[in-house]
Amino acid sequence: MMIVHEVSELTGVSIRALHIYDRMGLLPASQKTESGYRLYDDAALERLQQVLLFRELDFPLKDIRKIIDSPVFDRNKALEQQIELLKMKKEHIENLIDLARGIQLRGVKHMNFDAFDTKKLDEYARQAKESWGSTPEWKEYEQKSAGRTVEDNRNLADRMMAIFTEMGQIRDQDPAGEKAQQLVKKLQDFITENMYTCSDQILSGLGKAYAGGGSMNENIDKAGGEGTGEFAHRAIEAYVQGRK
Amino acid sequence: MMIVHEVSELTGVSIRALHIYDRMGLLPASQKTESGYRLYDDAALERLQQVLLFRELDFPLKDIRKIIDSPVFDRNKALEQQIELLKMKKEHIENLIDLARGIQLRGVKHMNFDAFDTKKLDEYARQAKESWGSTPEWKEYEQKSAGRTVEDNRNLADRMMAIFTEMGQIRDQDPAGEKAQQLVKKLQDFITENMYTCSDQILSGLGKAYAGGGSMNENIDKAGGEGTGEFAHRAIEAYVQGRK
DNA sequence: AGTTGACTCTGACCTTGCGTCATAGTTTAC
DNA sequence: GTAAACTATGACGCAAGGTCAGAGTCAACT
Repeated sequence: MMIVHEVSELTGVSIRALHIYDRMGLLPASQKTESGYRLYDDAALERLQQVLLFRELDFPLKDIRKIIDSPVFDRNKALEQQIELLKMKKEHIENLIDLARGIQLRGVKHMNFDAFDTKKLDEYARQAKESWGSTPEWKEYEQKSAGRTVEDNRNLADRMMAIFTEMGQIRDQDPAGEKAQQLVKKLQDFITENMYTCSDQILSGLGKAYAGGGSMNENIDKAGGEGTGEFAHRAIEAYVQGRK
Repeated sequence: MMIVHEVSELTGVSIRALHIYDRMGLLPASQKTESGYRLYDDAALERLQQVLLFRELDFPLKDIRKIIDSPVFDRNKALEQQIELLKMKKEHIENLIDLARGIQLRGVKHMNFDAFDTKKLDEYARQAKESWGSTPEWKEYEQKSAGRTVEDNRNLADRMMAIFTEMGQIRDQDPAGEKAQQLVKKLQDFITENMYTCSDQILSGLGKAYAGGGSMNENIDKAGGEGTGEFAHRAIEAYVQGRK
């Protein structure tokens, strides 16, 4: 756990910015001390890295939040898009360098403003945003979460984690067993009720993230003990297979 | 002469932005019609190109104005600095691409925020700004021009152009002749009085710009007729040589 | 000449992503 | 136990425009 100063030092993000990211839900502090000090764990740092990549690309913070919190967010797809955008930005800068060199050599006479043109880049960025921000799942989530406070959200997260705690308690048993399957159904219902319609397919996708070694996996293991994410993944697979 | 719409189309700068650049003196319209429509000539477009290069580098507009209006502004030095900064920016983006690729391959585990660090770039930009904004000539100019309105500035420009109009009328005579030399002295005094102490050396530097084919040269030829800039250059050289 | 539609102007207010206090509570270190 | 160095919240400021309203202008067609 790190405090604001340390996070700021490590990442170069100002404390003020961290406050703002916290309040707007873009990067909520993982915890707060009794006296209200913000504490950040590794999962938060991972998230911050994602945020900074999008920020480099001049995405509005609100959109970054939308994207990262999107129920269908896929880190790999995001990275691909980011790399593509970064390449375009690099090309843009190369064009500007050429322009400047041209002026140095041949003077300013034959003017050309093409190098300042960012239409392609903007268009691609718009598409990238849309690909995250306009899925039906997201729209549903947006509706259901409209009017929720930060408190509410933390509450929901807690209730979801409670399910994983239950799973953790039986993680030495059969993932296809009755208890585990009940918990998977409970999870699916919870998501459908509070976030977005969680089809078997989406559930399966979530399962992969639970065991994928990312921040979700960590959080789940923290709630249920080492290996809970992996167990959840297997339980979900069994559940989905059993319903086909 | 182009109107705002055309300039906006050509350069990708919004009309609103052009309004702002005009009002703040960053890019004053070359002329206005009786009804107040802004008109831009080629010199304005050249200036806009400079502005956009600095803007790409995230210089504050106020600073851009300062730099470009600096009495010791040197386009070539500016271009060199701009190219250097663009290269650094390009490197920065390359680092980000590497970071993103690294996450793709090896996951997010070993975090590294170095790629987001912009200290070197910021530092260089600061130095570049300082190299323009803190010459004694500029400070003097700043003092003398404090409190001047846009009107005042246009007025000064007109009075200066009037001197070139006079020069234009004798541009078929000897640049080292008495009349021409009187006009050069008048010019030097005018600059010293209204802008900054114009030493013979600085005057000589200005002379080169008058004949250099840039926007100054154009403006002068417009005021005094084709070849006036060249004539002014020669007259100034004779004047400076004669005083050594 | 009149009208219409596309422009233009100015001015006022809104927005984003912070920086900068001010004020007040907290932790740490001696 | 007190000083120094943090932290939190809140209010305000700022840059660089976007957006909208109200009013004037220009070009073209009828």
